[in-house]
Amino acid sequence: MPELPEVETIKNGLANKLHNKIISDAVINRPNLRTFFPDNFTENLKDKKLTAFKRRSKYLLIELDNDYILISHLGMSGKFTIFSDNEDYPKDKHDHVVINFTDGSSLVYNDIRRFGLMDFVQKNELEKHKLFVNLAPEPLTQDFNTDYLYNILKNKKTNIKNAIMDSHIVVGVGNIYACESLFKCKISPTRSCNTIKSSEISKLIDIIKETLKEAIASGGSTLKDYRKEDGTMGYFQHSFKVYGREKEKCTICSSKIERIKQQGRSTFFCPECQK
DNA sequence: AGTGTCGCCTGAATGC
DNA sequence: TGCATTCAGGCGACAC
Repeated sequence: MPELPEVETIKNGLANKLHNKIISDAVINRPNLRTFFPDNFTENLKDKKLTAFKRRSKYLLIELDNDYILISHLGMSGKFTIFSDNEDYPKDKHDHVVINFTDGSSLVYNDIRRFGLMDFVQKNELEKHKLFVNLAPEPLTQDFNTDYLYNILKNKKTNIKNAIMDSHIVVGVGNIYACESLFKCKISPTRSCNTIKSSEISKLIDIIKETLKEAIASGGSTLKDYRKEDGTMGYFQHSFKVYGREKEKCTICSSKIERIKQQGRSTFFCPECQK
């Protein structure tokens, strides 16, 4: 389940290996992922050079030398793999997109659950694209600060965990990092937004930034030393304090970690530490 | 307008 | 054993 740090790491890995490569041809093996591929998807990729690799929220942005950007979201299970040989792809039934380069290498997109998507947008139209027009600030920028978040949360009645996962408030904080950040701040995930004090919000922002930065650094170092035959760039095992640890002992107070459902999603927290 | 729920999808895990 | 159900989750669409 790639969250912002994983997407950032994958973006850097793709940039290192694919910068300035030229597409010889592209193949899609089905008409859609979560959404349909745009018309002329493969035709628009043919003969294009990959000129830059960026990220906004959890979207990968691959700039082409024809004024367009290839937008890619990995959803839950999307994976990019680079192959340097000249074998024929796809090889797996979930290899949905194959992009071949003029040097004989290939980039394969595999996505078991097909929650991912791909689209094109003109470079100067990115912020107007329907997927981007309503996106909140990036968590690692100055725009995500105490004043900003306090003013949004002070009139909200929904729970704080739901709020920090809301892409209209801040992007890139998924279920794992929402749970982990709230634990580090000792804030209960069930608290109503309008009860969170300014000092708590300040700490929450610091913790979210710190948690994401640590995960990016961890992913980066993992990627650097990554050696695997198929060149897979995937997901990195981080150590979690509460996520996925239902009924295990809290590392701080030894109470049992609880799991509850919020908006249909599992939330893990320590009922003693988090108030 | 703000808030909560549903559906998309596969495969692993669990239940009877 | 084997079939059916549950669960995981980002995020747009929809309902209230």
